[in-house]
Amino acid sequence: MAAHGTIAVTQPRRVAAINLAKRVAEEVGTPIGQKVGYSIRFDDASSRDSLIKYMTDGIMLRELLSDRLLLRYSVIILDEAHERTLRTDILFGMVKSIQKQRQDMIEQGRRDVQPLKIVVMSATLDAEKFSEYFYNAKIMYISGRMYPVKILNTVEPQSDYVDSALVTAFQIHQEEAPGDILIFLTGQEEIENLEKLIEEYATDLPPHVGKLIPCPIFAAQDSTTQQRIFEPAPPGTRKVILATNIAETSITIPNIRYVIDTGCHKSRGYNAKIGIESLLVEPISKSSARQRMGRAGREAPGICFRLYTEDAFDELEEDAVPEIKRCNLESAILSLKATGIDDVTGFDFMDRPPKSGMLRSLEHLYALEALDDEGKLTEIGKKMAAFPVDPPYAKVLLQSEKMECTKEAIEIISLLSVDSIFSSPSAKREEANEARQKFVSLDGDHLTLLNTLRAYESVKGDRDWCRENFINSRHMRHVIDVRKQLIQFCERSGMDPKRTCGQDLEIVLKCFLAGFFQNTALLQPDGTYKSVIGGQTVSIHPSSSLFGKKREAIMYNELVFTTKHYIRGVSALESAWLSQAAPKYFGRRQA
DNA sequence: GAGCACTGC
Repeated sequence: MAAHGTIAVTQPRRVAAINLAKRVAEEVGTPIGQKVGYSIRFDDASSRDSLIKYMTDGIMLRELLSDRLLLRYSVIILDEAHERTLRTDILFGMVKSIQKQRQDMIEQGRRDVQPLKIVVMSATLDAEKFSEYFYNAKIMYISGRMYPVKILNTVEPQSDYVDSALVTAFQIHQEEAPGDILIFLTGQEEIENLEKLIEEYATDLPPHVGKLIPCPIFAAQDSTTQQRIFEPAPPGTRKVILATNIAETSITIPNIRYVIDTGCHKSRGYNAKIGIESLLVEPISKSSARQRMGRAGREAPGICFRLYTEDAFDELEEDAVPEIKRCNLESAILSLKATGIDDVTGFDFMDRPPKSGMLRSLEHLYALEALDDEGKLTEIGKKMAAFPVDPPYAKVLLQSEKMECTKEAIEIISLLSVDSIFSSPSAKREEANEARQKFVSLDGDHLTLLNTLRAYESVKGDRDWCRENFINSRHMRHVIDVRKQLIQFCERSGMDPKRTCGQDLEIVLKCFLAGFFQNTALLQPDGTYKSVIGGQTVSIHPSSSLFGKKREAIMYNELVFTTKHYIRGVSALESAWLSQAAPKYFGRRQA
């Protein structure tokens, strides 16, 4: 260990951790992984001698499980704090408490303990909030480097921002100096609609005006398609990038001089009272609008066209609601409990999550047998917390040992816990659907995914095969990484990851019920499905292999309200299995 | 008949 302890720098995103580490290693003039290192899931380029270690905040939360006082670090820098991700917020409370505990130990005469310095880096305007939380910590202001960006608001509110974006893009193209355009939209469907409209209108441009080329970018695309936005526009032409929020923080696109901000994004929400997640179009915050604007001024002065009025901007919230107040807390609460924090409702949150959400999560963890009647972590809970997957998946893994299907459980969990391996560009929807048919299992998505993984491996992950079969190869490689890691974790906890149920795949579905018995629905006489817990009418998502099918009972991976209550990752069950799966569920609640 | 973005020793 370094004489003064390592400096840790946490980041919400993996790429940021890698890029910062590489840049700093270069400045210091040492190879990456020695004095300057990074650590992210699947890729640890750090050593015990690293003086500075960049890492994702998820990694630091994992490290806390085995080193509760983070003794190997003397300084912890929490970067991008203004984003207020769930993990950053949990870390705030943890490092604050650790700092105090270490100080107490030093005052009691412990010489082997060093004080912990905490640095919070935030691009927010109200640094006071962070300062007050950390015992009135000193604030330092550092100005950023950016070219000026002129802001133009609309005079009237716009009824159809996709249409206004179309008109504005062509206006820029015909009247303004060269430089690409970036339009912020809310999702794939909107992006693909606007792409088509731009292509249609572009054919009507006068001959002396250069082409306007639409370039869509969103997370579900495969990587070769995503790379296209980095190709420069041919001379005399102009690119117009159609992006989701991926371009706000995750991907930096060069040569942008003009930003068109629709003022909206899709936002994950969570109704803690009924325990249902949603994904809905909502107005962005002022800080998000400023972030979008800044994308026009990275290389030269730019212009930001806001498709809403100045009054509308003034009415936006200053910052987005912190994720911790609008998400499912099961995973976070299990982490807290496993780090020795029993009284989670008394935890020193910077912003307190709704009590109803905490109670619901505690109840679910109890139902999964991760907590006992007193709300204490059980042996099962301790094992669950060690797995790098959500609690229901962890429960399935433990159950798979008893049901002798660990191999299949690991594989299906890997497939379900990444973004969809099936890509479906709307222009080739029929083709994509047809390609998928050869993997479809009548039992539903769990076994369909398993079939697809087996087929992928039989061709050794061939890229052309993926393209022909509309399989997202980036997501599929991620599946393989997760599987490898889960195999290691199972071995470490004394399980046999090779244990297989062979052809008797019904067992695997029963095994999944151990974690997902609350995510079940029964067919009604009118042909709809109603959830067993809560009695909510749910619809099978069109991307599911059971879409349009009627089975007596179904289990689902996820329920999200968008235009309907859609369930994804759906498989058929026998209703008799349900009563066997969850004897403890109707037990009493405990904090 | 359709899902924003992240993350896990």
